[in-house]
Amino acid sequence: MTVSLRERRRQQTARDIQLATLELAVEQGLENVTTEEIAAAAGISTRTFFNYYVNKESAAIGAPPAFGEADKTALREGRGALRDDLKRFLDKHIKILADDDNIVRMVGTVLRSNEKARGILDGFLMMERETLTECLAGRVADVQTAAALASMCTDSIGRAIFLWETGDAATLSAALDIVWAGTLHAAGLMVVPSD
Amino acid sequence: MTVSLRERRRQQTARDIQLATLELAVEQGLENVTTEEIAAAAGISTRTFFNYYVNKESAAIGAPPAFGEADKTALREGRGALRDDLKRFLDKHIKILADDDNIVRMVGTVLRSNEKARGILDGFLMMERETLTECLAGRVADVQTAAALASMCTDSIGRAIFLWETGDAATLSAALDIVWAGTLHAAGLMVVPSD
DNA sequence: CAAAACCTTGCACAGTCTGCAATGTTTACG
DNA sequence: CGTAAACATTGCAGACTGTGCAAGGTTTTG
Repeated sequence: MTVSLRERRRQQTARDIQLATLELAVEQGLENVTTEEIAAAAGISTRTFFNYYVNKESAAIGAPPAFGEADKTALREGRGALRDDLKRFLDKHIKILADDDNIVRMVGTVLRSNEKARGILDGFLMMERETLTECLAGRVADVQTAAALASMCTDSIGRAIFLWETGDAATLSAALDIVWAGTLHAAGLMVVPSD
Repeated sequence: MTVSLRERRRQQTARDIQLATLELAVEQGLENVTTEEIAAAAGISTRTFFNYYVNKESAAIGAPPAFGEADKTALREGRGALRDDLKRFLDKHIKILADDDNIVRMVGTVLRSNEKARGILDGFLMMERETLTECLAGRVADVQTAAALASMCTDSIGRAIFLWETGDAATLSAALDIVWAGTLHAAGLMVVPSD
């Protein structure tokens, strides 16, 4: 087995804490929940809570799925049209998010009102964007171009989640399709010197 | 006069606090600075510090310049090529930032290591992006397209600041030119189905 | 099975942030 | 001008956050 008993328990406790945090946060707003309440709900001591997460905002966010290694390789070495490879890449990722869409929704709720949580997620996204930029750097030569593309990608995912959360799209994948169409259209407007 | 003595003093104190915060933060890192130190450096009591800012991260960020009303109107009613109007809009804004480039630099330092500060700024940028989306909504009809364009704009400013901070561009305006070229190039790649 | 590694917990303590009440300063206006 | 209302500053008490440390328990390793 790849994971020891200890490791599995640790994962489980981390997830228990996250779920306890999110449920309390959705009910009362994260700012009105104390670490003591969270610890009690998760069946651990306050001190142990802080052994898992440095603060309640981190507990709410947990460990978001990173871009898959295989998907990144596919993107780096892809030979299709760039925009199609990118869309495929994002589709893969949004499907992973969809596996835990209940958590995505609760995290979204927290993010809407909690600045600290936004900052924490932002830090994570910044790193993801960075790795994405590196993936693209080989295909587009210019770093600024790669960075712009990477931003378009993470932004599209963010807007797709938002669209789905507000009920304007039935699924995350459908939301991404809508958002992506807008992104492509916007790109077209930036290129063609017309209004 | 448009501002009373009281109002002017308030602005001055707010700025004094921000500068005290940033200077201490650049020296020691914001996490290693206590509100007590900041208050002492700004010549006020700790309690008064919290009358001005809800926390030290907000004090460090202060009140970033918003997009100008006139510039937004110009963008909304512009009749030139969209991408040129956008570039003009961003040029205007980056010039305003350049007026306080010492503060921009210090804030950048803080943002690099402080998650909470990033979240606070992110909330501000989110609102700015929202107003920008509304400005563009009249010109492009589709909301998703407008949102994508707005994201490209705020992202470009962010990357320009980063480029300038790392010394890869002499001025903020020059940095924006470089970043913008990358953004346009990226847009081109998204449109033309080639690699 | 014993030692190493890791986990949980309590406790003490430094720091953050709010509400409240006292006191002083500025503004508005009769 | 002078007074009442509005606002600013401060201290203090108190709830909450987050860390270091040490004690005691469980899992892993060989």
